[in-house]
Amino acid sequence: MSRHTIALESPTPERAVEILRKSILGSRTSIIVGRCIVKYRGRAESFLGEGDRVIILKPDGSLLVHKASKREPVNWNPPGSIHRVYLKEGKVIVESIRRRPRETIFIELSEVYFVGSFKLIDEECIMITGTEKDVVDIIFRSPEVIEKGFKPLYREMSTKYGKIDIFGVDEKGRAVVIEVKRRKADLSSVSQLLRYVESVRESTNSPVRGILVAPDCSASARLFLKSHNLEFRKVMFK
Amino acid sequence: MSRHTIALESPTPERAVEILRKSILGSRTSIIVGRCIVKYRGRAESFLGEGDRVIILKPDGSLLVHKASKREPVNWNPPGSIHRVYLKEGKVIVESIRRRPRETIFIELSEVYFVGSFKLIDEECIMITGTEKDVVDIIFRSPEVIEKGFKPLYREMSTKYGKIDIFGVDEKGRAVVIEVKRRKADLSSVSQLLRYVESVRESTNSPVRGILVAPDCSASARLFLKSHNLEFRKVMFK
DNA sequence: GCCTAGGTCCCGTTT
DNA sequence: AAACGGGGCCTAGGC
Repeated sequence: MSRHTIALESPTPERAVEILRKSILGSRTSIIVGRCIVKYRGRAESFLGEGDRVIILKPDGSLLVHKASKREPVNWNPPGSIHRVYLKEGKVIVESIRRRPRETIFIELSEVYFVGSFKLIDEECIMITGTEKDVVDIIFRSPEVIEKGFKPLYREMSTKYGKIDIFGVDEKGRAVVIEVKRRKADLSSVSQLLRYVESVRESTNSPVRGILVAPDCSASARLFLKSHNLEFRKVMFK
Repeated sequence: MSRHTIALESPTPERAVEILRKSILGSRTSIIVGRCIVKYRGRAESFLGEGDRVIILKPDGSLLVHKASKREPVNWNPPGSIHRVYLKEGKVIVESIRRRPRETIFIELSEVYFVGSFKLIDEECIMITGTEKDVVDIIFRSPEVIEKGFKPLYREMSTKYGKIDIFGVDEKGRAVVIEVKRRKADLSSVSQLLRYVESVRESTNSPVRGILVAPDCSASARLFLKSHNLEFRKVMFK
């Protein structure tokens, strides 16, 4: 039983359990489509009444329960969880346990429409551009997008109250704290910047400027910036 | 072709396209397991080289591309996106377009190991307990968990700089701003509280207290609280 | 292990 | 539509 693909429509509960157990043992990805209830207990607690869902068990210990809508799984366990599949009163049970924090998922399937087991070969990892890091790179390569004479010195500089995206000095040698956002900045972006500026001010008597860099900024965030004499610099990164 | 379950191992590209198109038209949930590359362009941009993945197309327009590891899809489009499936040079192509913001996913399948189409019936929605709202409820029902004489007045009270979880008054009639966290509070929790306290102070000359309520608090968050004369109240909600 | 912060965050709610 | 904040957020990177 080492075929890369095993797929079975309307399996008996016994057969479903057999396939799923071998799938888990064999580090394969399992897919179940069926009618089920789901109980969760851990950081929070939830109950999901009977309905049709797609369940995915990954070889890294992730568990996903998807409804027919939304991007998010309705229930899940992250990588590292332990999966168990067994029969109880003629029904297929899927259990997933995570330790630290302890969280348990209990799935009771009243019907299994489909069960599949797949050996997925995938060495590739995703390449992403357009993240905050890319914006920071741009600023280090072309500091003039902030202003003439700006000199970036450190990135991810640790302070008492968090890490500064970019720390540098302006034309006049004043300290400059920059918080970068890849999308429209909001109140929490300003709060962040304010926290870092304060942190730097606690350790010096010299003036410290704070600049929020983003493609846009909400109205209330702008007001909040002004009330603390912080600045906004629009930087589009395309 | 209105069976609730359609499942096919190693379909020809033509047959896969046929099944998927009918699945989309019929508001069914589609599952593809196959070898593919994925290109994404939108708020950011990404490329994923050839590998085996699980692709889910939901009738609400969600698209998920899952690798064999992690809880998160490697690529996705949220509900409301439009899916198209077609043949190109003998390969199955799955395209998903979202407008506002415009985002496109392009999936080229070099091999299809499995294709399934399912009519999922699901009227149930999840019941969750142990959320922040539950903690706020506890405080409104038993204000003494904050302190003797505390009177909660409003929840989600809007201010210039955001919404206060709980606004109330203490035994001595002083304004009290409470920020509630259902898990360990961190620096950003304190930033939030500070922002709301400031906002209230801007509109009064009377003293304003700020209390962070959480099951725990990080060391640096505690320091940050102290530096602004804000308070921490441990509340477990179990 | 904890802490910090980003994310193509998603998502619900309110304005 | 924008804005605001929660989430069982998840995930990566430091320490």
